[in-house]
Amino acid sequence: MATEDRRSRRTRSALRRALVDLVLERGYAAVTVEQVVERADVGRATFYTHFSDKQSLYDDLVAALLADLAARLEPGDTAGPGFTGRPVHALFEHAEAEEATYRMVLRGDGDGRALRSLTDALAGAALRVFEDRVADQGLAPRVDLRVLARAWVGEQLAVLTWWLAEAGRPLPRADVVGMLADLARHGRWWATGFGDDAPDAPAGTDSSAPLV
Amino acid sequence: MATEDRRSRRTRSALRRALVDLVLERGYAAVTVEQVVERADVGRATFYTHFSDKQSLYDDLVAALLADLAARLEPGDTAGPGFTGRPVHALFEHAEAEEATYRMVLRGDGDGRALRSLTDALAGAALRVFEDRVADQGLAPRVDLRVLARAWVGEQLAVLTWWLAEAGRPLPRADVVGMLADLARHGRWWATGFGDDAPDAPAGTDSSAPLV
DNA sequence: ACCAGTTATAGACACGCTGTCCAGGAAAGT
DNA sequence: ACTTTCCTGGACAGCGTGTCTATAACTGGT
Repeated sequence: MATEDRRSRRTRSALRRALVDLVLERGYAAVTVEQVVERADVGRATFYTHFSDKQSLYDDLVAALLADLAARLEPGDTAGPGFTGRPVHALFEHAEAEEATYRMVLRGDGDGRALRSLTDALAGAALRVFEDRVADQGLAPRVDLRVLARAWVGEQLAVLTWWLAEAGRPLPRADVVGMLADLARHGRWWATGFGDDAPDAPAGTDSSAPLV
Repeated sequence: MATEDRRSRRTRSALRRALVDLVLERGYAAVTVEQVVERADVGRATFYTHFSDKQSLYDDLVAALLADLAARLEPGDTAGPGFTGRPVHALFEHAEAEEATYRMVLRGDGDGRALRSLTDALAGAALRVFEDRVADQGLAPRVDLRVLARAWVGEQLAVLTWWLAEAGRPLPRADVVGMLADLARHGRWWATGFGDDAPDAPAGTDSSAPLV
């Protein structure tokens, strides 16, 4: 009387794992349903009793991942070993735990659908937090909060992608997360090694400040 | 005696435009070569004399875009109306000029290949600039420069994506670029409205600082 | 241990898109 | 005008898809 027949669970999870593996090997577009069922050791007809097509399996996978992430981002949640409750930490922890799937998503496989979902979810959450904080503490934002949310999330995901999928985790997770925190607190100018007094640009036209 | 036969040029550019249009309408995966040649009003056999497949046409398109962007990022270049020579400005200007193609790339169509190329190119350039600056001015970076470069580029592209492809350019370009500059100079803390004195986290364990 | 209900499977089918080839007709460049 | 280059429609085999069938295997509950 468990939620599902054991055979269904086995089949579905075998298909999910096979898809992730194959996508990481060949890229989403190059993967066929035939390859997936062969890798999962499942009959082709069986595939179609569970999913309508490749996209459907992919969406299912991503939805599960996002639901799992959302649960970890819940403020009250402190389950899991070493879970800190801080969003960026939670994201990086989750990514490390589900490395294969994250690699797939962050690479943009599936025409970027999954990556967009992830970005939207995080940016939406960030925007809500910013707005609440501004309201609660009566702050006067100096930058459009929508831009702020996107920038902050873009920063996280870009670093996460580099760290997890490209460079192969060359630094401890805590260090990378700490750098993101420092960056958020002090800005890039400070991080590069300049003094705390950031040079206010001759606001308006053409200072030829490099990279800005 | 121009570099190419006029017919070739016409055909190629028709195919390029057709691909971009169709991808924006239906997504890269859903576009077929047959649809492209029909939209471009070109024989199917003709397509294959120019490109080996859909991917090839796509790659050609992206390569041209990146080459164009690289030219605009050259320090010495001051061509074009209102071109400022500042990299972020140049990127946003280019994106506005080539809006359709940028939408396609930023959305991650084509399994993210193009977006990754763009990211890598910008991150590589940023890293080089950072390293040069640190060396020239004898700075002591407070954050790993590789992380810094990825974060900075991720920030730009995330904001660009939101501004160009999702929100439909709700703010003037100069404003958005200015916000990115402010953010780089002062950090998110300052941007949210807090004072200049960023609260240094009890560096190490678990301050429950939200969103960090 | 058994049984009814569910799930897995192989094989066959039509269909759509791919990538290649060819022989002609059309339009460039000089 | 004339040669070279490009475009074109049609035909081809090949592959992957999504659906359907009848049969076999397994499952949870009695």
